Amino acid sequence: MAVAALSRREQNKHDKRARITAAARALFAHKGFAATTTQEIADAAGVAAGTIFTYARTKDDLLILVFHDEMLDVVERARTRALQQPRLRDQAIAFFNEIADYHERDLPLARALMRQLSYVESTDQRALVSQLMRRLTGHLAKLIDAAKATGEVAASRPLTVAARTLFAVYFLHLNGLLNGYLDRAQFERALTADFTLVLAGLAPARAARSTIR
Amino acid sequence: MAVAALSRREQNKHDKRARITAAARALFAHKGFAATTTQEIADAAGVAAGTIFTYARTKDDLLILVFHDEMLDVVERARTRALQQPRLRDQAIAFFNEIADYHERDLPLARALMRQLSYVESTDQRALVSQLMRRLTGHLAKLIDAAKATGEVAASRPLTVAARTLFAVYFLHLNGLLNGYLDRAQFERALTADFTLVLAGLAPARAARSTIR
DNA sequence: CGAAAATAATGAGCTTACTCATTTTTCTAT
DNA sequence: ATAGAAAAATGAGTAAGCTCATTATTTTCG
Repeated sequence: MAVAALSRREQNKHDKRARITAAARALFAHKGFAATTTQEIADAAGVAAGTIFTYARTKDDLLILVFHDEMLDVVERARTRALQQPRLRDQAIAFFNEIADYHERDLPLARALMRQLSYVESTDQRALVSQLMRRLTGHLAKLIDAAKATGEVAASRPLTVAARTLFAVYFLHLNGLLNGYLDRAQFERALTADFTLVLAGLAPARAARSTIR
Repeated sequence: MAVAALSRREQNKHDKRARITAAARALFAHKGFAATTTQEIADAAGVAAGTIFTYARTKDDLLILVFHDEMLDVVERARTRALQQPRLRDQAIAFFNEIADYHERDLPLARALMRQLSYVESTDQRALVSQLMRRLTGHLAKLIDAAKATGEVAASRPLTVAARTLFAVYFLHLNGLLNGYLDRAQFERALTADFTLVLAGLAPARAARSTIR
């Protein structure tokens, strides 16, 4: 189990972090993020109120802790779902729809998470978010790369730029969905239209070489 | 001026709102958003602490009030600056660089604003943000439309989709800039690369190369 | 005008995220 | 094993955003 390598102190910290994260997750799901107090989380985790803040600098930090692992799973599911589509555009749409499905299951929580992504406070937090982003755009890049084999995308096109741009489109529209500017149908229509435009820029033998860097 | 039509009550409300907004703006600029208390704003505006919350549901709401007008000006400046460039891609880059310049003058405030844009709470707030968005993407759409005349963009391409996609790219990278994922140089490189891709999707089928000098 | 209704302002008080001086636990070295 | 150092946990205290019952102002209408 490789646990023998952990000192007692490290073991305690690990356990306590797990208890706090589990308690926070359960309470957020049950009564919502805003309505959950840090005191309640501390009680449920069996620690003192102040201890919470040695594991998360702010209450918002807890969101990142709670969702990091869960999100990694969601991204994997999204990839699986994407691969069921033959064409790149539909793959990308399926990919983000899976993630949107996940967020729609608990809108207030998704909104809180979204806000947190827009206001990163600590280096730890930035590292966790970065890891998620890399995982996500990495999957997208792989899908785009595979589409080069089918001739759907020109071989010369840069993967990271394209993946990033698709993510940018998704990010904006997710914001719209979560903040009530778009309903789900509008979200999907916007995603489709914008992805079509972006992928047009990737297509072979159309836009000539306009020096993509 | 149509001021005669205002009742005493409406006049009072208008004045008070103006005082509160001005006080908030000055204090935010002087000591930062987080360090400014609502009590200080109330004192500076000459109203009671509770009165603030009849004009803004939350402290965050004040940000939207404060920045709405200011942002409209910034967008106009951005348009002027964009028009100094001959090519659409450079126009779009200049446009958003002007806005980024504005945000960089007060990063903490920009960060607070960004967070607020990701967590819209009231209908009023949504209306103000929507108006800003429409103004901004409207200008972009006009630039794209003008590029149709020069043959840089195919006449058949939809304006709103393209404008929206450019904004999405900007929005993501501004987030990166404000949250420390990107420095300004990386921000501009990312913007350039992604815009190039998006605009490749707008180019006419054949003559793309020849229209780019 | 004057009274009643409608709207706005007030500020003491509450809630809760977060701090920090103190205490407890764990590690290290002799 | 024990003392001393280092790290972690504690929880009472603090601060600040926000609420809401009360008071003040403005409008409406007989």
